[in-house]
Amino acid sequence: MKGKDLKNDIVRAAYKAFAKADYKQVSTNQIVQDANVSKGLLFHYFKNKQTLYISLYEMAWSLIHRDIFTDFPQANHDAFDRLMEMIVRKTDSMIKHQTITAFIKRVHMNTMPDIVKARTQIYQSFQQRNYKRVFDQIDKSLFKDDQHLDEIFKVVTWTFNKITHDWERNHAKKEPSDALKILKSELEHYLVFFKTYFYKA
Amino acid sequence: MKGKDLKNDIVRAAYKAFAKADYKQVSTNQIVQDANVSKGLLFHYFKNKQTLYISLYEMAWSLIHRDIFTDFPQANHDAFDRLMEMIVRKTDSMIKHQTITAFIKRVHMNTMPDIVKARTQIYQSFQQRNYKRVFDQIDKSLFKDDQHLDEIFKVVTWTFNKITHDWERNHAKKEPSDALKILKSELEHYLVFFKTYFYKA
Amino acid sequence: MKGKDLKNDIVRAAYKAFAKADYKQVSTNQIVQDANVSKGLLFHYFKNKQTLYISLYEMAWSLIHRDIFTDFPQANHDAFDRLMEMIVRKTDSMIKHQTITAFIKRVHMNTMPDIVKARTQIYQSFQQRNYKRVFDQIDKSLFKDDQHLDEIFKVVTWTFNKITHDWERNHAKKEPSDALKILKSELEHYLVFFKTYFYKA
Amino acid sequence: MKGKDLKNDIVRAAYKAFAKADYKQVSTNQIVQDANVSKGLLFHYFKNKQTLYISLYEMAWSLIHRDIFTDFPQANHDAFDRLMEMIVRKTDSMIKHQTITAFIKRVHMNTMPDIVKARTQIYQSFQQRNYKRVFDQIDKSLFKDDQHLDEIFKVVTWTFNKITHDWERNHAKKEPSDALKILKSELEHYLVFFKTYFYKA
DNA sequence: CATGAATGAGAATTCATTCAT
DNA sequence: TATGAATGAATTCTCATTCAT
Repeated sequence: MKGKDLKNDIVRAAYKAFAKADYKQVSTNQIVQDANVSKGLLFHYFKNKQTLYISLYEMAWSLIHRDIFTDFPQANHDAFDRLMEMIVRKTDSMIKHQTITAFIKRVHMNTMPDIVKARTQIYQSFQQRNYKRVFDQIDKSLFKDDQHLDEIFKVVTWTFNKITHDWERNHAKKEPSDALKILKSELEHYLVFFKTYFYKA
Repeated sequence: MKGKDLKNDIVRAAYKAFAKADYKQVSTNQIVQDANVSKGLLFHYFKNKQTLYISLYEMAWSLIHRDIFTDFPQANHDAFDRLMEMIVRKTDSMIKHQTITAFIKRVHMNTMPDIVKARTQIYQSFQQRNYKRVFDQIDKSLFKDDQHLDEIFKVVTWTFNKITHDWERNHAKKEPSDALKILKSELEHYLVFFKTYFYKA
Repeated sequence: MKGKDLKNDIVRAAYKAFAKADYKQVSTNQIVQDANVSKGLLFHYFKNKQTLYISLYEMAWSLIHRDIFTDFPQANHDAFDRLMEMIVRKTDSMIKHQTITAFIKRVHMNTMPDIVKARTQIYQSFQQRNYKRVFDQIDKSLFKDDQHLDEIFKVVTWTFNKITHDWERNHAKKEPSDALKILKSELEHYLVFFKTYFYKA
Repeated sequence: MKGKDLKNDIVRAAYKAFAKADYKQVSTNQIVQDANVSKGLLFHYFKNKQTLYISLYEMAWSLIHRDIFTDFPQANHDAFDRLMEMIVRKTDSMIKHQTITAFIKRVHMNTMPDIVKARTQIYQSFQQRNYKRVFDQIDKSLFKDDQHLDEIFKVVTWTFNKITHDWERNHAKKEPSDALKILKSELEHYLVFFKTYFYKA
């Protein structure tokens, strides 16, 4: 029970601290005290404060990624269905992990050059992996023609993201499961719309 | 001869520093060095770092307020015209003072309780003074009826603000004077629309 | 009314401040703010903080000295009577000027070498002038013999001082005029006693 | 090898400094320089300057307490003997630790509210523990009656303290061991006196 | 006399990071 | 792994004193 996983204790305490306050405001002292570990251990596991911060960010997206693609319905090869599924699962995951979501938001507000650089790289890599997996082995025969696939994927992705973003603003305070239903129905509406225009009759 | 206006030098250096980095990142040392004044002088004029920050924020809005209402066309008593004029002038002012605008944006991202409190108070007071002045002695006879004036003002204000906000996102990188023309024409469009519905024929 | 005597304002504010807190705790800023004068003026009248402090101390004893010897009954040439009168008047004066008394006590607790040196010199000079004046032209014929005058004066002085000291501790909280009556009667008791032993029958 | 006991070095240097000058006069810089440790170490062990000061005061009384009650003759259950023994040991301890004694005196002259509060609490707790231990399991059968025990203990305590206090004033400069003999004999005198009146024949 | 802007050394405190154990 | 003592540069803020006007 005691010497279980002190690294995890540090990570948990760090998420908590960095979710509540900005990078600079949080001192490593706070973290180790809250985690109930020694000062040295933090620097044993993480080279320095910045590395800790970046690692946390990376782990955050890893976690969400896992949430999205665990038991992801691979059987369905419909690109639009998959995209929507991905967004819904991602949103669901972020609702579940509130501290981590708050942390991610803070990381995205950070303006320190080194952190911006690292953050951008991680975020883009995460996005790429996401879309690669979503659009992997999709059924291209469903489309009217396969000349504008790239544009179509972009438009659909952007639209879905915009809807999610607006929904977030307006339904943040509602009961999670209800709110998620609303999001689903809103996305579904456009799903039908897109299929009408881009899929074969 | 020597003592030109060192307070101003401090203020300028502080705006510059606080526009580029967050409150915590900026050290008073940087500011006094850039301003080329002694350490003590900053604290002679401003009780402490926080007071400096808040004062800067207050002065920022004061400046913009002055820009808006200097030679403001008071002769025109049309509420919608005035509101649009105010927004255009405010936007113009913020385009002109880029450092100050960047600073304001950073202040609005700050999450430190004391600063949030002070910021909110200053911002609201600025908003109130603005709208009081815009809607002062307007010609109510232009309206179809004066029963829903409050609602009308709110809807129009919100719409104009939303348009400005979206425009900001999309035209930030364009040549300022061109961008402003676009904003004007977009607002004008809705201006006509609102007059059609809310004013007497 | 306005430009009356700013030096006095400084002095008053300084006494107030130095009576409430120790030398180091009191900042010249506090003093000038309370006195409502400029920073420079303090240093115009007093070379530096320490000089101010010492001057205040000197002025304090001057004031008490004046209180003691204004209308002092010079006609009475009895040494013991005069000594008692002096002590009663001094005590009375210190009761009247509470702030100054509190200030003096603080000066006496101060351990800074420079201040100790200056204080000691002033205090001793004040004591000397006091006793010189008290024992000036006294009637030596009243004594049994004039061989041990020095010892006698010392013993009487010490005794009276000790009584006053003890009385101070025990009657500090009583109504001043009542307390003073008690002191007088206690001193009187020893006055009679000393006369019995040291004066001719 | 290096890290012998730097905390102790800090404590020693701090006692030295705070014994020679008042709280405000002493800078943490002086202390760490004299102790030959880094600036940060002081604040590693003591939250801030005030905490250091208060801790030092507490440790001072702890030390004296230990001096008093190490090998304290518990076999003797005579209250008066014990009280006298306690006072002699306390005085002896304070003579031995001159720096600490000087420090304690300075703490007692300090007028800063926070320090006064902390000091009072520590001092009273120390006094209580002292008297509790001195009067623990005393032989009440020695007294003529046990109706006025409380008053008797108080009177005896006060008297002994007064004698010690006066002795301190008058014998401060003598050779310690000689001076202590004088104190002992003075206390012994009153010890006999009290026993005559309060103990059974 | 009177002002208050200007100085700069020095104060307490913070904190990421290192390292011997 | 795990500890926590140790570092020291950096930070905010204070304050007596000077000086041009």
